[in-house]
Amino acid sequence: MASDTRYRILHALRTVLARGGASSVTLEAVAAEAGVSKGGLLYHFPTKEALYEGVLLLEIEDITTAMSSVSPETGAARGYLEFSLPKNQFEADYITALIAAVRSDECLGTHASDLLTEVFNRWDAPLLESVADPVAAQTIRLVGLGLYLGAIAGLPIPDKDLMARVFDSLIEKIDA
Amino acid sequence: MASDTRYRILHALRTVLARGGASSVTLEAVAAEAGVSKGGLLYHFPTKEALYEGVLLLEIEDITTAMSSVSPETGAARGYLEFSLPKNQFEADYITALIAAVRSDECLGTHASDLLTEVFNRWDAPLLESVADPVAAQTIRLVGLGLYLGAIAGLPIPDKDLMARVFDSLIEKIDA
Amino acid sequence: MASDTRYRILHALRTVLARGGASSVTLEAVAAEAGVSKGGLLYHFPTKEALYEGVLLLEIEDITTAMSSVSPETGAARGYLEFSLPKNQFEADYITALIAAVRSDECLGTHASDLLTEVFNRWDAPLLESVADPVAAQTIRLVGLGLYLGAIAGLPIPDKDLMARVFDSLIEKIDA
Amino acid sequence: MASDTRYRILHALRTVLARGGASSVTLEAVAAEAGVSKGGLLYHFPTKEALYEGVLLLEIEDITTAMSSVSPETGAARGYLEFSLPKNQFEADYITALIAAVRSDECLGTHASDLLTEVFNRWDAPLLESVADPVAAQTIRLVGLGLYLGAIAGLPIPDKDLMARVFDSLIEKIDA
DNA sequence: ACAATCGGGACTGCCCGTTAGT
DNA sequence: ACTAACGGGCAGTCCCGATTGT
Repeated sequence: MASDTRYRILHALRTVLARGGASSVTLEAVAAEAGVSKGGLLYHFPTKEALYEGVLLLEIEDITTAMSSVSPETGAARGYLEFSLPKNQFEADYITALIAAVRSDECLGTHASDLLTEVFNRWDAPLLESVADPVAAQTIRLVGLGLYLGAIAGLPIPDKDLMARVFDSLIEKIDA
Repeated sequence: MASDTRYRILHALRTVLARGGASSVTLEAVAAEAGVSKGGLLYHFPTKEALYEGVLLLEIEDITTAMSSVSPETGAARGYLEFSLPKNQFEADYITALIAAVRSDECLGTHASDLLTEVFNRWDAPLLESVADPVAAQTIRLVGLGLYLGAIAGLPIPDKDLMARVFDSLIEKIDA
Repeated sequence: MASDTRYRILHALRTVLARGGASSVTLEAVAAEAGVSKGGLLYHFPTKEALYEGVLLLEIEDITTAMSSVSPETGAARGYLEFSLPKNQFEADYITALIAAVRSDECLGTHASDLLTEVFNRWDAPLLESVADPVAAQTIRLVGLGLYLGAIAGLPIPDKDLMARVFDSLIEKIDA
Repeated sequence: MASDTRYRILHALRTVLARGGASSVTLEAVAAEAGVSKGGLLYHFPTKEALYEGVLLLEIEDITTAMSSVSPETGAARGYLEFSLPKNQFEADYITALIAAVRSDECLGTHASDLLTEVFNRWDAPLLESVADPVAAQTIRLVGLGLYLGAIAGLPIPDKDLMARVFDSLIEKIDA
């Protein structure tokens, strides 16, 4: 299929990003990981920025479907919070590197920044819609973001048990 | 004076970081901003990493004194939260770029990462010490971190009024 | 042709080496001499060391064919000795600079040293094989090396007539 | 004493040369090894070339006294040959690096080259003077040089026993 | 006699994107 | 659709020597 290579390249970017961080992302490295030549890569993505746009678009898709598939009984709030804990080291490294890349690479223009913002918006949206109290909603939103920053800044993820109690206390306040 | 130049260079790095982001940090750019030649810069900081270590060390100092000077009546919790809102655009841009640099520049080794973690630890410490309830403390801590992530990921800082109410509700819970 | 450029680059290195000595060997200088851009050069030889390995490999090839084509009636001993007088100034300068480079450039690792040793081994081999008396063989070998050192250390090449007599006396001893 | 520092610096150069090769010779490295600051070094030797001239002059002195102290019964020829085997690894590395430096460093002009030639001349002189037969003298001279080239090119020094026999056979021819 | 600081310049290696070819 | 080859540019580092102050 035509877009098979395209997908392979995008996946390769994720791998390279997670493995070596933002600065290790070279057209050549991504091409090698994807099993294509640099020319081949540039055929599909004429620019490094286009490449990043590709993954960001994928990311937007992924998070949209992920958030929409939260079971109703779990509740938007709990769904949001649970999503803010990176599933595994790969995801954490990957996202960290992706954000760092978008915010530090001079090749990436405002468009990439906007797409990244959009990712967060898609993540937020269900929460802000379904929780009536804006103070509670905002609090929950910031706690979720905070967990991400922990991963990004390399801070240790807090004790699991404690986090469960934090989540409970936040959600409890909504229902009341 | 001897260390006058050293300080000027460090300050220049901050300026360049805030103005152009992590990728704009060139030894040459920093040297130019500091009014020194590249050779002169490299005399004081033999490596780019050494340069970053310099600012991170400064940052650790700064935050330590800042947190220790929070007036008792404000309370550690409020002090922490208020500190998590960047004072101005310069600070926000600077910190964003600094974190992005530490996490994305291949020249910067683990040492830089550790120093960055130390910065956050110094910021946390008074809060975690003075708030007895661990759930409340952790919640507040994460909200603060979340605000930072907002800045880093380029998300708009939430409405000031709303934030004030979020802060109040969090602190209220402690006193209760 | 594909490897045309590769060869041109290698030849350019020889020229630069002979003309300006080891310290004049710059990627830029070699590229210019070869009529390629520095980027083009680095495509074929990703490192300065790779570049030197290229010439050394060529040198091994050359000396092997040269030594194997010594006519039988000349004899291995005489062939060896005659080969130890640099053919012309270019050759002398080139070899001098090449050895100096291999032994003085920090970029060049042990591999380059080993290849250089191999060059000498290929030069030695026929002599040591065909001369039965080890004392005579070693004497001849060292005289040949000595001539080279003369060139390298910049000593004047001894009188041609005298050299002829030295050669004769050495070879005479074998036949006896 | 005034020239104490001077001597320490010269000795430091020898050490650095032997330890790290020609490319490791930095004004700073030599200064550090000598326990002086770079400024201090440049006070005694205003240029890198002056520094090298210093050691070369020392070398000329050393070899002159060494050759003049050869006991008469040993004979100039044997004295010459025995001197061509480096005493230890340090000497071999040092001389190799020194020659490589003189022949490859662009900072070092013709003067350094001339001094190096002078070193070899002082080494040669007694031999060429005392051996009547020019063919034998030249042969011995070249064998000695060849041994040096072995060290310089990194070739293994031939078997000790074999070398003794080579020496004997050469000297025998003179006495005959 | 020696130390601290700085300026200027050079060199290596990297990396993005273009072009000719298939 | 994909490749090999190449151009141009630039960042990091190093190092020599000059200057300035004891």
